[in-house]
Amino acid sequence: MELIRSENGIILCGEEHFDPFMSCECGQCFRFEKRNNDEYSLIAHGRELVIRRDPCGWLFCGTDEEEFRSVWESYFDLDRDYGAIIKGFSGDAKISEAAGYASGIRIFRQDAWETLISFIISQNNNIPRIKKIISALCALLGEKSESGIYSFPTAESIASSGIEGLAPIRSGFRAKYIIDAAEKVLSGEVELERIAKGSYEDGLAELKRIKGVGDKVANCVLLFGFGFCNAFPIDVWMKKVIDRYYGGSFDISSLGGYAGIAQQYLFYFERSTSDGKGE
DNA sequence: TACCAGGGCCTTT
DNA sequence: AAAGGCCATGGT
Repeated sequence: MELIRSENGIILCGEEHFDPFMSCECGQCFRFEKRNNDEYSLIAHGRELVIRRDPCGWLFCGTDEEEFRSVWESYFDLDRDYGAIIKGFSGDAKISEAAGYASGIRIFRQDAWETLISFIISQNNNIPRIKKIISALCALLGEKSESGIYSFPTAESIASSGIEGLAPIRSGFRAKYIIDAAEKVLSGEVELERIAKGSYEDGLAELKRIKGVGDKVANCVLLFGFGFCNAFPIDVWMKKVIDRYYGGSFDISSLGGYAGIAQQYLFYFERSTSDGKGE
């Protein structure tokens, strides 16, 4: 990985398995905006990062090498050898095909609390609306920074707003689930720090104690918010993949603990190539 | 095991 | 312009 200083920020060159735009569009995060084909803005760590496509690689505007090394390198999971992981999938032709198509995806190391609420909001919902509701939630209950960015609201602020306080974000039937998550995290009944240190199985069981959190949402939170790379969320798209290419059942045990990364490749590949139609 | 729960995006008419 | 399908689901 090579970092080059530029007048606008810092340029990352020669990173084969990294496309931040593809990584945003693969459905793992929701606080981003596509400005045009060559520019995205992304909110994470309480700040806005503008990313531009560059002839050499990717330009991260308004940041320097020190901030990039200490904040963004780990956020974008740049320390992990995705090339080696993809090689490990070589025994599975479908995953290898999907990985070839979607090899720019990296799993962002997102905040666990934000990921939990975001994927509760995602249930039975479409991505433009998920983004809108999260944005409204941050504007309603987050704190505005000097640069005008709203933080993701704390469990305390959501719990104290109450279900009627959430009405303006128009999250529908999910509001009661958001409140339940906030109350359980606030009281310590569900402890995110404990999940981070514990096993995948314990984390799954703990997250599912929250109303509105089932297998699918819990696995998304474990994968995207806690970095459990073996978490394997199965949604309508993955059901389709499993039915169509794997005869209705799927065994993750041969994926070397990286089932979640394989899932991202399959999910993105299927969504991008199927057009939503039958075959 | 069906069916229901906000709401709005998006495609089709 | 209006209609209807659909949506990174889970509870009952």
